[in-house]
Amino acid sequence: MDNLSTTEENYIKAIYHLQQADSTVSTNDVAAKLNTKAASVTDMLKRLNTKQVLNYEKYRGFSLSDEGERVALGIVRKHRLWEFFLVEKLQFGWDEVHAIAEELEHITSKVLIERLDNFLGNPKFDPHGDPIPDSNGKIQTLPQINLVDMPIGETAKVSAVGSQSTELLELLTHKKIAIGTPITIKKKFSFDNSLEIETYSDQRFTISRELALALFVTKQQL
Amino acid sequence: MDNLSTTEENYIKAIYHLQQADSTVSTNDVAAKLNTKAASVTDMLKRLNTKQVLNYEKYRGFSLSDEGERVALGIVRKHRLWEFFLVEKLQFGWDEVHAIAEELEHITSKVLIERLDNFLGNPKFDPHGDPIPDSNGKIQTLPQINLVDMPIGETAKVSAVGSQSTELLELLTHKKIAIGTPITIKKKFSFDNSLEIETYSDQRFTISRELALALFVTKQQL
DNA sequence: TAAATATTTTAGGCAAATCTAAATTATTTA
DNA sequence: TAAATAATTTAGATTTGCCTAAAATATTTA
Repeated sequence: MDNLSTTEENYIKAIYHLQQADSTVSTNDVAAKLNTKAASVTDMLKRLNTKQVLNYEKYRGFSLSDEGERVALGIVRKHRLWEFFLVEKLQFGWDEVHAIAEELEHITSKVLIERLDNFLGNPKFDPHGDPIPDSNGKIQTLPQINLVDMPIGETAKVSAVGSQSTELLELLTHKKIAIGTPITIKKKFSFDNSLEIETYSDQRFTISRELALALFVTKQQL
Repeated sequence: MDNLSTTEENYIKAIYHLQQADSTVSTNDVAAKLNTKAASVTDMLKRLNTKQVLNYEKYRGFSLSDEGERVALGIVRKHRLWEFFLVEKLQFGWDEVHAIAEELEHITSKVLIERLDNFLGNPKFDPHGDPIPDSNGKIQTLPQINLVDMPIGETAKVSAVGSQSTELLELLTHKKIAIGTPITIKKKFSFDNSLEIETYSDQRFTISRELALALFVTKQQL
């Protein structure tokens, strides 16, 4: 079941992401996410149900079937690989790539995406730190914690960010922090909950609690 | 007028290419090119006419307006830049890239295509030797001749190929001839019209008339 | 040039994806 | 638990893009 329209794929992806955030997803949730109306969602739920990508009983809710999840992971894989391409090869900022990747993710060629993956060096995480599913849909999850929860003296690498705003990107660019940057907690100030951190040997400075809350770190390899 | 659907863009592109081959284009020509029916073409001609990309009077023919031509050149530019990307960066053979580029050419981002152009080194010709329009729609045309018409002793660079078949690609790959390869005519054999040519200092061999007819060369820089 | 043929257009219909308004079912609250 | 409210679904329309069959126009040929 791979003959899905772009619109059908967008519904599947939306349901997948909503399911990740909260395992019970409503018609209204999907309508809100896709800027459409509940009635349109119901129409599509019926279509996706006949196409076997959904478990759906009217008035009683719905969720992706195994096949639906497989499809969703394929789309997510393409989306994140293209985002990686746009940031790494075409010098886009991470806040600029989402809309473009939304289009590129619907390009159908299977071999294209495998070659792109190789060309990019088989990255495991996209520019926001989100995991890129492999061609079998397997996701590499990292045991990551919020930077504010890291003990003093420990070092870990930035593995994800809590927002994709231009404002955050600007701040991180200025402080030379990116996915993969190693950070050591040097001191915690209880007055304003700011943190003194060290990134590279000579880079030591203070960051606000707001910024620390937006950073997630891991000790695993990226 | 840039809010065009993929389908509308495909019609514009088809009309553009048909116009290049023969300045008078018929409803049936377009239908044949797009694997559709004449009645469907008429429907679309009316739509494109109201969108100002066509000059159309019913029963009396049609052609692209200046705006339509501008749109067509934008699509051709995207198509050929993506083909270049697929061949140069992702190691596709030139006979494999057309279908994928047909999808990629409809990605809308303007800045994407400008960055891709820079990333690829602002190529002027695609992997088949077809010119890539610049962002203003300007095409760099080459004074090129068929290889069989090049005089003995002269050298010129391969600038285009007459077919995009897998068979031709296979032969050229084997003989290490590509777009840009310099060729010198060493001898012409009238018995079978074969040509002895030299590509690089130590590469001298004979090619058939069939192959020579499929190669176009230029003395200009590529 | 009139008839035959070919081309193009119109008429009417269908499927996908969307909408609004109304009806149905589920959930909350008094 | 019954009424009020919220969520979901149905009914009926709209637009895009396509189709077939029939009508209108253009072109060719006898």
